[in-house]
Amino acid sequence: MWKPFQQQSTLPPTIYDIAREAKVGIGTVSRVFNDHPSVSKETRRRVLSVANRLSYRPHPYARGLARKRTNSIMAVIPFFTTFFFMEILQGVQSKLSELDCDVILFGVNHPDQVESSLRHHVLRSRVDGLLFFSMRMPDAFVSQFPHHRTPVVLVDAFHDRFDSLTVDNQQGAHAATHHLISLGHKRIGMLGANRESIPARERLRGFQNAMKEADLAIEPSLVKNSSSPKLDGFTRESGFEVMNQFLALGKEMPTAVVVSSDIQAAGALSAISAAGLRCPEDISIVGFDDIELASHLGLTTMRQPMFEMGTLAAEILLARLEDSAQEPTHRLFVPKLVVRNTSAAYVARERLASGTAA
Amino acid sequence: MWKPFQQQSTLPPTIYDIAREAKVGIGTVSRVFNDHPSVSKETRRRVLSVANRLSYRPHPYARGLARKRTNSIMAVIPFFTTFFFMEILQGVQSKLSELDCDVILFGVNHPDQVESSLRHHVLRSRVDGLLFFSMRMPDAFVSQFPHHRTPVVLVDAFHDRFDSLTVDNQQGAHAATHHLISLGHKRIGMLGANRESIPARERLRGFQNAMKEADLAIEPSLVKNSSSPKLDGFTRESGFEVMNQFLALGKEMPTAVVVSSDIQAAGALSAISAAGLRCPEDISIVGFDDIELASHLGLTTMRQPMFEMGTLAAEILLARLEDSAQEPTHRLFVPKLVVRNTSAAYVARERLASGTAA
DNA sequence: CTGAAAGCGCTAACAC
DNA sequence: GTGTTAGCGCTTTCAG
Repeated sequence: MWKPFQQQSTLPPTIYDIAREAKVGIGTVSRVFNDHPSVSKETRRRVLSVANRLSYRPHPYARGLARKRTNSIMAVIPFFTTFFFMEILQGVQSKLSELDCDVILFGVNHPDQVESSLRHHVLRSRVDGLLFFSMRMPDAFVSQFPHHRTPVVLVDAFHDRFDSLTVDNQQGAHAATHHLISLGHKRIGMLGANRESIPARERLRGFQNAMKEADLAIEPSLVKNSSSPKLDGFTRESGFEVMNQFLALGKEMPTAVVVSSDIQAAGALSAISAAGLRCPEDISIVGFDDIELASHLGLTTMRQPMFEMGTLAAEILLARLEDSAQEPTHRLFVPKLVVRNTSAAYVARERLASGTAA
Repeated sequence: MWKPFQQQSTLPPTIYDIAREAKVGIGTVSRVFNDHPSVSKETRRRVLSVANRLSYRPHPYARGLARKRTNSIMAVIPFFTTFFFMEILQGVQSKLSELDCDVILFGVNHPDQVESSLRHHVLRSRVDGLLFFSMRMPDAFVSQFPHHRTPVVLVDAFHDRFDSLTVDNQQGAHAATHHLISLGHKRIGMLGANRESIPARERLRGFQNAMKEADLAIEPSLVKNSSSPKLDGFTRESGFEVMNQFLALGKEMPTAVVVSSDIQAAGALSAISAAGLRCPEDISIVGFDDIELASHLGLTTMRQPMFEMGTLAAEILLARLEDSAQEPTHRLFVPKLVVRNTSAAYVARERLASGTAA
């Protein structure tokens, strides 16, 4: 079989190769590739041309070694919570790759792994920075490694000593509740997750505020939290279970409920149809998160701009890389309402017609 | 505020530091950390002890430079198809982290990006190997870079010149069909994706084989493919649309249908309920993939062992790293049937009762 | 078994 | 502007 071109089986060209060819010193080549101002236009052109011909690229590791930075960051994400991150990661990566910075994935299956991994990578300047998702920073890490060494930005998590980027759960829940109120609902319930979960608490507060603002009574029986410890109560089962408690109220049940997550809303929806009721007609539901499932369910929910969160996270980290001195910044993203078909205007007669269930 | 321990703000220790402390040469330290046999037990112990005390860790980049390998691989994944990979990636990462190998994420939003990225990273020995997901290898890459240079393993994709790991679509569809047959169904339909899609074709063939083996007739009217070019027809809409065509057959419609993907099955399910029919009672459905949605839908489907695929992919790549000479290996994973509640035994009378729909 | 020395490919400080 | 020279932290001969 004939080969059109010579199979180049030599080692990749180094800065020396291109220096020799271009008849300059390696320093100059280096300067060219670092956009150093003091290189004559002509020289730069020549170097670039040779480099291009040999398809030379600086070796990232050699560069990292010499420059004492790695040009890569690590994303520590909880695998067990899956794919909320996939999208954020997408934003992160797209931003970072523009700057020729690698994203190293570090998925942890159990919070215990976090600490050891942090040690492993961070201690050894394996990465320039860290993106830390949705988990509590281990205290050991916080106290042991002053974050001046390798910058960390927290995504969907908070700590006053680190940059962070979170979603405004309170605002979101407020908007969700407000949506229901503006639809004419008055008996509105809140299906929450665990009391211990910070986001869950914030969402609850948002609900309460919105109700208060609208001068609507918050009936204790219409505010229920998951008691399941699993995943802080953000599970399909907890949604199913708690919704059943609401339905058991019979004619006392809410005409609409704000659910603290889409996954719980999915459970709630099954509970509703299992009880022989229909979703927007008999009771309205609004979720939170806008996970993919939500669109399949036609669930009205609060969407978080994940891609943008990703790019912003990257930007913040980059900024921190430049200037490690500044005070931590804390950014809040406010979720947007996505109206689909689980929320409808309150209609009195419909309720009466089927309020006998459960 | 009193600090219990001196805040260590010195640079991380190098091989020199630990050599000095342990009163040995740097070569010896290096040997210790590379499990080189010729180091006396006592020396090794001493070095290790010092290293431990100073919490020393070899600098991966320096090591990479000297050793001429990076100890990291790159995963090229199509972001636009999302989270089928999340799980596979999980397997990959868990395997690789055991061996202290990093996973660099490279998500591409458009197939065009693939080539440039490949150039960028691979050409410059930025990574030791590549995991390439679900996309066609650009021909330019295949011909230009003999894969002897940096090994590639294809996951959910095929090319005879690279190691690959795919799922046995034909077997899977066969099993799905067989499941329906064993449930007593005879008028079984196939709701496929685009004819151009390889997986879609394989799944169709699996269906055909199973039917043939069971001596059941394949009625042309019961085998329909999506014609939508979008995502090769693996969309919710295509499922909805094609299922409607089946339903329009009235009493001629299939009593069960094999759907070539869960996402299409989701569409099919809505079509069914929109037509006033119920899923296992009036018509059985089995999907393919077992995406998360499937469990929420209670969809009977074919599950691919994604985590294991991930670990296996990692292993294959690792093996290839050791020995680049061998012939490419091609592994086939066979999906397993997950019975949920969209498939039920065929019952003649039920069909008659509601066969008047559409 | 172990120390010394020569790179790996690149950056940066220093001369000219 | 541009060449030269030290390293960056580690691996790997090569002597001993």
